[in-house]
Amino acid sequence: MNDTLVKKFSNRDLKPTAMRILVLRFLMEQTKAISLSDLELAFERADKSTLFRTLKTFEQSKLVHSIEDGTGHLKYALCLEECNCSAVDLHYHFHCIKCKETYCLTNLNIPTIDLPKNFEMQQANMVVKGLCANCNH
Amino acid sequence: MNDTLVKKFSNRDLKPTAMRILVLRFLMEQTKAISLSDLELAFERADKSTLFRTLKTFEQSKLVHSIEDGTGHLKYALCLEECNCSAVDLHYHFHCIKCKETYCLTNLNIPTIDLPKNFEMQQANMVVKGLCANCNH
DNA sequence: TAAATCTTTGCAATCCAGTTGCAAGCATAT
DNA sequence: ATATGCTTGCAACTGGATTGCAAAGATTTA
Repeated sequence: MNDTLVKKFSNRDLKPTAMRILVLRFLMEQTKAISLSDLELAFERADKSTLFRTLKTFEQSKLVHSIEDGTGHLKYALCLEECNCSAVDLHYHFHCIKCKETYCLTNLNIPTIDLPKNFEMQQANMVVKGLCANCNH
Repeated sequence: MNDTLVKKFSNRDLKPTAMRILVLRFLMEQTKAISLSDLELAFERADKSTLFRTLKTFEQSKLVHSIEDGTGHLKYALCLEECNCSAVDLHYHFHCIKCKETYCLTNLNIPTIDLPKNFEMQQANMVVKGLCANCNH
């Protein structure tokens, strides 16, 4: 197990079980957000519920965040190292309506949004939809 | 059937069937986005699939737009009269994590978002989450 | 007016992602 | 080594979304 992985687990106070190591490594290889079924395909030997719970554990520990991109399937992507999943850590996501892939736009934080009186923002799910570079010819 | 209703249907080239009139009227009474199950509760006599298809028809005709607020249930809300459901018509939504209600923030359009090269925005699903005024004490 | 056609509705069934209960396996602490 | 607790796998369930099909209703055509 390499150093980056070890660090990610210890940073978040998570025990690095075999399954978690595999899943985290897989997540680190992705450039896109993945769904539970993507994970099932990648790990045919592992049980769906285990993968599900692994993702949920990661989410709770703020190792990953989930995105509702409108496909009906939740997708997950690695958080940045310092991420605390609070409002300031939020970024936009992009969902390609052609290839159905979902990308984190981590370079751009979401602005302060002018809410009605006494409304308080804590989280956000921001998904821009359209065509990604690959599909946009 | 009142004038506003008639106009909404004719604007969108939709036949005003009994069911559609009831559903549209119901939607117009709402201050919040509603889910299919909300609609089922409101119209116990009507069949789920009919309500479902009515919503889908309305959505296609741009009479309503759908919102994924993160509850797992799609919600629907009336579009503004001139809405074309294109990028310029998009607005934020607010989902209260306590009372689970979802509001359209129609007073605020979403800004232009700086996308990676060759990415093209067409739609968006923007949901701010937190506490609404009622739940925020 | 009747027949043919198209649309809408209701019922029943299906799909499938997400989720849970339970028991077995594994790791850690006593 | 024994007890305790977390993790995993299996199987089953849940519930929203969706579809096929036939009946009912509306519209057009002859």
